[in-house]
Amino acid sequence: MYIMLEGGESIQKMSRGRRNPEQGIPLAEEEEQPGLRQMLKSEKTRAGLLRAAEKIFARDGFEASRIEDIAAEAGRSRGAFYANFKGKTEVFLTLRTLAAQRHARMVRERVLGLQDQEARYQALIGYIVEQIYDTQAQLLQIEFKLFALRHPKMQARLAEMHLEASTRVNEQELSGLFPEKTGRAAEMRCSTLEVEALLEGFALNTRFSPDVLDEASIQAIVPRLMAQILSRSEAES
Amino acid sequence: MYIMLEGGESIQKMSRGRRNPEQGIPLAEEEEQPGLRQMLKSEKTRAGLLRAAEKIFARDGFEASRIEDIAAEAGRSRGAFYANFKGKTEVFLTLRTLAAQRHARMVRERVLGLQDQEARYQALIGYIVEQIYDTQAQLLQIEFKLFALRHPKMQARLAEMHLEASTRVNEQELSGLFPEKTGRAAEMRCSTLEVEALLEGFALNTRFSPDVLDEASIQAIVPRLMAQILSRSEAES
Amino acid sequence: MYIMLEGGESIQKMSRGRRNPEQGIPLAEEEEQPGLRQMLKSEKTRAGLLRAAEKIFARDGFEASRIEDIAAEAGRSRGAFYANFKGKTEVFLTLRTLAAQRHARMVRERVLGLQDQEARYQALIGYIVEQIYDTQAQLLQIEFKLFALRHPKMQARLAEMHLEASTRVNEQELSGLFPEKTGRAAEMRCSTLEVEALLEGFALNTRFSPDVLDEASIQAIVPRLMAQILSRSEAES
Amino acid sequence: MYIMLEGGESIQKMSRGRRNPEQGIPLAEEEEQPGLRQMLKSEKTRAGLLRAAEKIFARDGFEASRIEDIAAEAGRSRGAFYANFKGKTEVFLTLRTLAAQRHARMVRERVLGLQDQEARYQALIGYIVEQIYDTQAQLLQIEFKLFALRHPKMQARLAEMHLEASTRVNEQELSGLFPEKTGRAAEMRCSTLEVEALLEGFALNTRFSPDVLDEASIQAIVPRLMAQILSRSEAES
DNA sequence: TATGAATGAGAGTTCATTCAT
DNA sequence: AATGAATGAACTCTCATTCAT
Repeated sequence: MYIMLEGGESIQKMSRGRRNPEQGIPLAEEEEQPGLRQMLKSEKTRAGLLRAAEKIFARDGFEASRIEDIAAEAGRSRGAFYANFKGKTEVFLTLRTLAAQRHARMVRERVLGLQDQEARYQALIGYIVEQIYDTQAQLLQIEFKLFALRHPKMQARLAEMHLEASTRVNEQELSGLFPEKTGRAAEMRCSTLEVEALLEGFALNTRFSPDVLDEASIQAIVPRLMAQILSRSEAES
Repeated sequence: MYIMLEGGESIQKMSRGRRNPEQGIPLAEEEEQPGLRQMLKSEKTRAGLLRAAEKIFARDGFEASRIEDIAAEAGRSRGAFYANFKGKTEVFLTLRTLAAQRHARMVRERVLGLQDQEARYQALIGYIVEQIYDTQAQLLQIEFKLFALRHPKMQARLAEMHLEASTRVNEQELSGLFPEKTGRAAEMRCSTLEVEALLEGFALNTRFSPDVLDEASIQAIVPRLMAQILSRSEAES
Repeated sequence: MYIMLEGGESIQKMSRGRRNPEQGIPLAEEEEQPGLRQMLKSEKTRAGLLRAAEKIFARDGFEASRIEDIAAEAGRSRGAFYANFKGKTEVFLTLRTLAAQRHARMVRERVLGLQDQEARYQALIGYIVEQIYDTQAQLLQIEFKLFALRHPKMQARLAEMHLEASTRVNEQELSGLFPEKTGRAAEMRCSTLEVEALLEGFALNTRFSPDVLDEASIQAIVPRLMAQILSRSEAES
Repeated sequence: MYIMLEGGESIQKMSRGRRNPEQGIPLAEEEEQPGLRQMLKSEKTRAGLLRAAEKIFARDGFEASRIEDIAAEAGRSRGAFYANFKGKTEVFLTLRTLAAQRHARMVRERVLGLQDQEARYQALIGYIVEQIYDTQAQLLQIEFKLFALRHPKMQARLAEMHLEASTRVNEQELSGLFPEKTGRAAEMRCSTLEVEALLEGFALNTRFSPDVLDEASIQAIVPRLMAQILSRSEAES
């Protein structure tokens, strides 16, 4: 997901100096651990940069974010940034991949452990509602979608990846929850976007005017809207 | 509305190059009458630039929009732009003022002429639902809100202006429609933002993935969500 | 000559803000001379930048030359440079075009005025020999050829342009001087390169070691080598 | 030869980034014997890097050549490069030393074994003519001379070293071939540069336009020009 | 000695803004 | 009011060089 970019190269290949951790057979006459310590260090650098980028992108927006700010936030130099990523676009999209993975992990952890079908459903709804308050994540999502629709050459691919990632969770982990929807990928995808529209719209507006659209208001309305979206699907199926 | 954001705040990240210290945002309204013919010509230039700016901002986003592109789109030069506006920020906010005025005018035209209370209510709902499809307008709204929340010094003022404008319409033109809300500005404001959250979220996502969240899907769900929002207000009042 | 670059755009179109001096009919309601003064000024800027670029390129080589140095040498800013040229490559190639034109003009002036065939021949030889001492010009020529052979995608085009320009002079202005060669473009081109090889080789080495390969040595040997090249052509024809 | 260009001269434009103040250029020759096995391995690395550097410099030119490309071409890391050389300048000049040594060895091998004076003369000419086709070597020579004349502080020393190396061959190995020149170092040096001018000029131009200045043309003219240079020396002596 | 992550100076380029016209 | 050349700050990205391992 989010792996293929323009020119068909994977994000992994795009960055210089990255190396696949597993290298299998070490060459004869070379040290066994050619630089385990170093690799760990660089992994830490990369992780730090990603964390920093996430913060800066959410704070300033994709366009206004400066590499220098990201590097400084991570306590690194610009060079370190470019040793780990090809450019602003790459970190940004890498971040989305990671977010999608995190999302999948969270759903799995919080939903799949439950026995009861009803409990699962509640857990899912709860998880989604919770996300409203992670406004930083939602702002990044908005940035991502704006980015996509302003880069027509990537748009289709990015949209596809995004939905692929979301739906995979839904289909695999959630099958059974919405039995009437199993196999109806199109509907599932549509509902996914509707839920996201809600989350993003409310996140944006609560950030825009926290005093007016406060937590209480959100708590009062969003779950009901969410139910509306999900029930519609059921009703129609 | 959006009138005076005067003075002395430095907004470091807003733009590159030399920076104009004062951030005052004057009215888009006409001055006295320095010479009718003169004014007409320059009014045309100004209007053309505003139209062009609206298009470019929606297409490229605030940050990525270039003055040169706006001027070119209007068939004018950079100089004409600076003769009419102080800078990018000013046109952008001027545009919001005009959008608010347009909004007020539309509501007045389409709602106030009607006699029947119920007809008025339906007309209002209809107008709101219609706006979903003006995705360009919604994208500009998203840009505006992102701009606001990324410029903390202006944020409160911008949010206040925005709601002031919206609510004025609601209060003055719509008084009677929601009699139970008259005087309850806070609730009205909150509902306004909820509706906007919906419009913006759906506009963004239908642009992001038009095949998945298509017009039919929107038509099927958004009016119901809208009703939910408005009815809650009524119910709770 | 040297006009077509990658992408098939002419150099003229590549630079921003350049304008074709002749505009024909001035638009009604606009000033007659929309900016004759300004145009002259900008022409001066451009000319100054070209002169500066020529100097810097010859001094530092194409690769090591910095835009900033060129701009500073011309008493201008980097921005002025980019307003007039698309980049380093464009100035460099523009410079070659101008050099070719200058060469053609010189030959015409110094050779065509003469009545006697023999006098013309002598004048031509004299002009060529003279060029040895314009070592800056020869160094630029070397830079140009190195540039060409290190940019494979342009190489063929650049070589063709270069020879086209040189040969045009030879064919048109010099027809009659080497009657036996008229129409034998291939031979003429070959001789041209041989002469250039000589000029460039000697210019480089006299610059490299002025004390060893001094003017006297050059004077003693180059004309003879030149004669050898030209006579061979005659002998073989 | 090319041994000590020691100390303290700043060559501002030579490279970017951090700069090593000392410009000493040590011998490419081996040190004592710090451990035979060790030395052999590192000698191999060093030799590989030199070979790689030669290729890259010829292909991209001195300025445009990147350390990383050289290291990669040798299958080594940047670190290996800096363990063996002080920087780009040092490898480049080391390469010249080696080329001079190679040149001397070749002349010795191919000329000194012969008994007959005439045979020796022919062998020498043959060797020189052959060199035209080693265009890579000539391009490196051009790069070297351009480098020298663009680094005024080193120029005199570099020129001196270059000629010293060439003339040593001529004087020691060739004494007897040109008896009338023995002791006339100045003339010998001058002829050397003239021959080099020829080789370099023709190498450059045949690379620039291989179709026009093809092998046949070169074969037809260069030997005659060469003879002209050498005979003049004889005639004048 | 060799590795390669990291540094950071600096080059190329863009573009908001100014200013002479 | 309008033009557009020019400015210069700021940004992205590159790469010689250093340094911990």
